[in-house]
Amino acid sequence: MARVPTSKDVARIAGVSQSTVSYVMSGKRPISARTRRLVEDAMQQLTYQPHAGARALASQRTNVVGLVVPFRSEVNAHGLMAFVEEIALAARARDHDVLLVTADEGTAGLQRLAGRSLCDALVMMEISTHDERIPAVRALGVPALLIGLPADTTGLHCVDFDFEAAATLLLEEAADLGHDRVAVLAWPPGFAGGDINYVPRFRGAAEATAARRGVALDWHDVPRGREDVDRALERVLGAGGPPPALVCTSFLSEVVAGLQRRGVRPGTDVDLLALTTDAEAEAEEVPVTGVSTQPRDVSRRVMRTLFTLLDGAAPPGEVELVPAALTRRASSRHPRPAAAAG
Amino acid sequence: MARVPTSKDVARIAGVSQSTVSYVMSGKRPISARTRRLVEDAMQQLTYQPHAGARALASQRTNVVGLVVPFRSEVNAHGLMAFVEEIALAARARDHDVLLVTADEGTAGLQRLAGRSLCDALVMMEISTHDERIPAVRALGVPALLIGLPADTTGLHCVDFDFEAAATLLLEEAADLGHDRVAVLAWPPGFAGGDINYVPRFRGAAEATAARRGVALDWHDVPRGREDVDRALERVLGAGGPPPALVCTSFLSEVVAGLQRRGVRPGTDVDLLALTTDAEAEAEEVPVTGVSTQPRDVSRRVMRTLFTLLDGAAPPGEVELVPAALTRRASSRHPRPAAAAG
DNA sequence: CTGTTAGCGCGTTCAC
DNA sequence: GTGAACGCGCTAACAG
Repeated sequence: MARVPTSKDVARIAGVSQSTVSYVMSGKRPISARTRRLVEDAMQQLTYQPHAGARALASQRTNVVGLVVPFRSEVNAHGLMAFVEEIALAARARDHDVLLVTADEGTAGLQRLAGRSLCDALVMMEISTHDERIPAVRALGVPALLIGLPADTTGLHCVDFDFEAAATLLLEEAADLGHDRVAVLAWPPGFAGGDINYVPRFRGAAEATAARRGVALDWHDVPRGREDVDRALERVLGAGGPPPALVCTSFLSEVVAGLQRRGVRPGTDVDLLALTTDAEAEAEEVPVTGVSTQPRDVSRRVMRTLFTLLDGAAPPGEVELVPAALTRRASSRHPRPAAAAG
Repeated sequence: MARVPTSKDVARIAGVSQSTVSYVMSGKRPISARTRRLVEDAMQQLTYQPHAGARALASQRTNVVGLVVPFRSEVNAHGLMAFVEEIALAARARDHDVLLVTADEGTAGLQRLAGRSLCDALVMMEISTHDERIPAVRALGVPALLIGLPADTTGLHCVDFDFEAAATLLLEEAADLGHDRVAVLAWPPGFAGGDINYVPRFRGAAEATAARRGVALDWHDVPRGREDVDRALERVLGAGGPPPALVCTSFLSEVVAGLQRRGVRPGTDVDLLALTTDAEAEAEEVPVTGVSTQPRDVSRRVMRTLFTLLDGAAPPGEVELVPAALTRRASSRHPRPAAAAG
């Protein structure tokens, strides 16, 4: 294992000074075409790469983004992976890397990343309303981007999906389809620690929209598990008469399977709408109409703001909400244009 | 944002020299109890943490493990997360952190991590038989741990689950249950890029065991999707007569759903065995008998060997296989002790 | 446009 | 048992 080449080696071979090598790399100073070529050739020849530690020490920048991942989350693994991958991609697009921390390290992990100067900024997923890590985050000394909304966002940078808009879209769609009853098959109580505020945000907007459109809203907490789903569906569909529109916020596959067990076909016997990712909606046997929570969009937004901060520019504000959009698929009838316009 | 304290600050407050602070931290030199207390108190008071870059520069050690994650993998997201989490936990247990790289950066990612001295060692998941990254890995300059077996393991460190033992256990179990026919519902052709060698390893051992026990083995490639599963089950179960034992290697949920559609109850109407994780086996409506691929065990083994290497000790050899074990659950009958002993 | 120089914060020799 | 001094590889003033 030969010694790793340094910028001094590059300088020697190119016949320039070490600082010139540095300036060629950073572009912080105009360099003549001839010198640049000399340096670049030398770098190629040595397959030179700058030493990250030395660079961090001198520049006070690590080019690393810390990412706190809630592995134990109840949220589906696919969604998590999508977040993480998209963050990694966005980081690489700006020549940054991603350092992983598990959420169950809690506050200690954040303080280590910041205190040891392991990263320039942090991204934290699955923020709860009264997240115990928030006070630590404020005192951290490195910018932090939160995915989710804590109760008090003062001085923080938060990005989240617009769950209120999502609820409104779903309820409007049900109303446009002529339903006067909507059953929400919702997250189990205590979902994701019970302190995640998108549940009440979604519910509040759903109730407001239902009231405005004059539809009756039935909210059913559906703990996971086959029996729970069957019980909920029995309550919702067992009464006879025309079934209400169904809005499913979680465990979509289980609900679809439950409908199948009852012989109820989405799109034909019942209008099924969901809050889910596009991937999940399209993976079902009958693709499901619904609003996508857009994990990748959220991640991109997070990283855009993160780099805005690192660039020293003004951030877009404390809270950014990623807009919701409804995609119609086969699990529901589609409102006639006239109805949709009304 | 006050300046981050340095070891010089600690030294000044403790009334000792900077090197003493360093030795207190590393333990590489005996320190009197009194001095140690002084230093530790000062560190606490300042909430001092060593600067990672400076430490890496001086010590030639980053205390970071690079992890190459195949986000686009067809392998289920839960398994991936389990690998990653376990690696992160093991790293933390030795005061190391984990730097994430996406597999689709290919060779460039590895060379960056090594060339920039971003990490002390690498872990790569989902190694294929003729993995294009292997040549680069050999020339990397930092130890690399591979999860999976390439064709030529010379000079490498590989850990994988023992898929051959798994196949043997599953076929033995079927034979012990008195079956003379076994149908394997196997990975779709081209699964995970088509160059993953645990498929032929599993198949070879399955065929050998079947031959030895005198049972007929039917191998069915089952691409994902409901129709594919239904077609395979029709081929396997449609002929009438006593059904063969079923061994499922992937897409277990889909297969269980398919059986349900046919009104076939695992454990009663058919013996269903699977190669899967324990979590998945137990998540099914009828818990599934089978061999767990033990992603967490594999990760722990990887990290054990990784730190053995970093400690400069002798590694256990080029290839380590994590042993397979069969767990009986409700999806299959259980062989009588006499039969099991035979 | 380029070279010289002084640190960045820590680990580690060497002298005491 | 402790301290002073140097160097790790790079960046960024400061000269020219």
